[in-house]
Amino acid sequence: MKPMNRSLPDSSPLPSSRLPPVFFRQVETESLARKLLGVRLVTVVRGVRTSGEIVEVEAYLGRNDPACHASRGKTGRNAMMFEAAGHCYVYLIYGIYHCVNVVSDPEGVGSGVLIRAVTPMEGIETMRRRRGRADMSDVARGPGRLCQSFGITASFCGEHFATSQRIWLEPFTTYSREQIAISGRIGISAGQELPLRFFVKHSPWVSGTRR
DNA sequence: TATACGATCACCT
DNA sequence: GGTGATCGTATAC
Repeated sequence: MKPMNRSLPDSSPLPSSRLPPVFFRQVETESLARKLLGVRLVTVVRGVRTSGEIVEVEAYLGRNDPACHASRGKTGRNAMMFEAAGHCYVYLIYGIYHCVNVVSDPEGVGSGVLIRAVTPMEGIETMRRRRGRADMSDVARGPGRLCQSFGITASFCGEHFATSQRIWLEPFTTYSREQIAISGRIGISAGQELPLRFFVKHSPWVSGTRR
């Protein structure tokens, strides 16, 4: 067991650079997915800040997308996907790992963007410690690894990226269409051919390969 | 109540 | 290239 850490949670004002609620209200989920590339994901857990630049995402399109958790309607597990855009939807996968999503549609729809990989920026030693493996190159490559590094667990489900004190998004850089690659989504069976995975071309930090 | 399986990863050959 | 880990949830009985 770790020694108790009773340092105060970060009570500093919200950074002015944080992305506002309107950012999340894109007309298309794919637009939000593209715009999340180059955005900085930040968490503060037990007073420690970790951050990284998002380089890979996937879009999940509600009712009409068989791969989307929301495609068969609202359940206890996926209920957060049906909340308003900007909410944080976290779920447990394979009984072991967590995956984090940005809800992308108005209340009741059930779409979102899965964050699949980031380029580590701040708190790298913390990330490595949380991962329990020394290798820096894998620290935030893949949705499960990234949640582990950033300390994201099921308790983050229901936070809002525009207002949360422990998870948010900040503008960092932007990419043109030419700098973004598109492919099918990874690890799904239905709808895997759909071009809903977006990643930064040539980035060494993106996860698994597929077309 | 029982069972099948998953938006993954690590480790093996 | 393949496979086992591991458990909450959804669905079937």
